Formats: sequence, structure tokens, C-alpha cells
Amino acid sequence: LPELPEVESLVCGARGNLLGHRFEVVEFYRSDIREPIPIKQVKTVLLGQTVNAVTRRGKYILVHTATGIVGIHLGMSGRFICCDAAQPMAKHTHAVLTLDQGIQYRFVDPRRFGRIFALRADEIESHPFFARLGVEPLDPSVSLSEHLFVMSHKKLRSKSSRTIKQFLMDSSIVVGVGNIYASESLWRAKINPARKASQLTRHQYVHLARQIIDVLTEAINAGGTSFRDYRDIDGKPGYFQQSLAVYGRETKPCKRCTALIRRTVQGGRSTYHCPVCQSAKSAD
DNA sequence: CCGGCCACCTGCGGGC
DNA sequence: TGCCCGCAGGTGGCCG
Repeated sequence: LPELPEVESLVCGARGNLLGHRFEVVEFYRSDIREPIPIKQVKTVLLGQTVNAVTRRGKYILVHTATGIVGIHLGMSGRFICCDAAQPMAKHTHAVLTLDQGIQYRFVDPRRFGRIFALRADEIESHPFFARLGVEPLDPSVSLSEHLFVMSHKKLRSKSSRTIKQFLMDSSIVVGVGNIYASESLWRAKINPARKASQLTRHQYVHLARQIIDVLTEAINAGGTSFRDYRDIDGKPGYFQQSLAVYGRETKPCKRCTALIRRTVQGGRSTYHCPVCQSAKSAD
């Protein structure tokens, strides 16, 4: 579920349901997720309070009220589902927030890698979870290409030999580029994922940044449905099935050149690339 | 200070 | 059927 496009879509949808509404009931069914949920603090922020804003930093969802902010991260398997109070409770529902009209937001997370925490309004940028986060790729005031180029060169001084794929997935450099969109944007930019980040030219970073912004934007516009088991109400597969060019397509033909997509492992995570379009030495 | 690796969990699909 | 293995969208923290 959670790559940046899913989180962004969720935040947009949540604004419609939450803004100006009040949490009447806040329930927890288990609090031992990634870190224990600070139930008392979370209730202080939410219970009986009206939502002033719903924002996002990286893949963190932030719900603002007059008494503070609750941060929610979905981890690998988390969902934040809006439904009627009458709906049967899904397995692994750990928290239920009931709004004034009986609408509920439910936090469901089988693997429990997600987090729920509270912070004060003035803590957002200094909180450990946010302090070292890199730039927002879709922030129009940021030159993503220049940032990536400069950061990749900074690391060069400390004999870094990090690959471009792992560099893109480093949230202290840029947030929101997860395992799917790292592979996808490198394929679009025709850059081999095993190349050293420090060896790419400024020109290549310009091209790569363009692809990152485009692929994330397209996925957001498609409603953030880039997960494996997504089906819409008619049972049709979402963006994931239709539009991902390489992710999860090992041994299938490249959508540009028909060569067979290859799966490799970098930092313990699967990487997909086309050995022809993204040939290792291509300076493109 | 930095890069690399692990841990944290449950579920699912494939092979035997 | 059923068991076992590998794999799954993330990331903070620890170790060397």
C-alpha cells in the first residue's frame, strides 16, 4: 500500500472527511506496533477535538488539532481505511477513530511495522522522525535535480560507492521514493540501478529528477493504486497492473525494447531493470 | 561521521 | 493437503 502516491491520495481524501469534524471515540485494540502507541497522548490530541489540517511529510500522515498533531506511518502493510461504523472489523485492526457522523477511520496493519505517535505543533521539524528527512520531490520550490547532484557529490568525499538506486531510496536525501518508484524512475531515465550515484552527470540527474517527478505525479493522479492486490469496486486492477514498466516484471518483455526484465538485489531489496535500455555502461 | 545491514511482523504463493 | 521457504510497499537503529 504505502508508497508516496498512496499516502498523498489518502491525505487528500482524508481532508474531505476529517476537516472540521470531531473525533467522538478513539479506540485501540492493540498498541504494540513498531513502537508502542502512546495512547494517552494520542487521545489528548484527538478525542473531542476538531481537525484543523491533514498534511504529509515524506510518508508520514499528520493530523492536526488545537492540542497537537498525531503522526501516522503505514509501514509496509498498513492501511488507513475510511468506512461506516457498521462495517465488520477487518483482521489486524489496531485503532478506530470514530467521527461525529459515525464515519470511522480504521488503522489496519498486519505486520505492525507502522507507527502512531503524538507531537506538539512546534515539534514537526525537530522530531527525530523528521529532523533528518531530505527534500520533498514534488515541492515546486526545490530543484530536485540540483539537490541530487550536489548530494551525490558530497558523499563522494567520504569514498561513498553507493548505487544510484540505494541513493534514491535514502530518505535523508529525498523522501517518498520507495522500492517501486526507484526502479520505475531509473527505467524511465535509462539509468542502470547499479551505477554509482557519484558518477552520474548533472545532465543525467536533470533527466532522472524529471522522471521521478513525472512517475510520482502520474501515480497520484491515478489515485495511488500501485499495490499488488489493488482492485477497484468493479474488480479491475489499478495503476500498478497497468502502468508499472519494470517493478515485479522479471522475465517479462521491456515495454521499450522487448528485452527481458531482470531482477537483482540491492541492499536486500529487489530491483528491476532492463539490461538493454539500462545497460551498465550507458552514459546516455 | 558514514555506509551497510538487521530487526521488526504476518501472510501468501510456489515447490515438494 | 500440508509444510517450508522465500518474498512483500519502510525505516530507525546499531555495528564496525
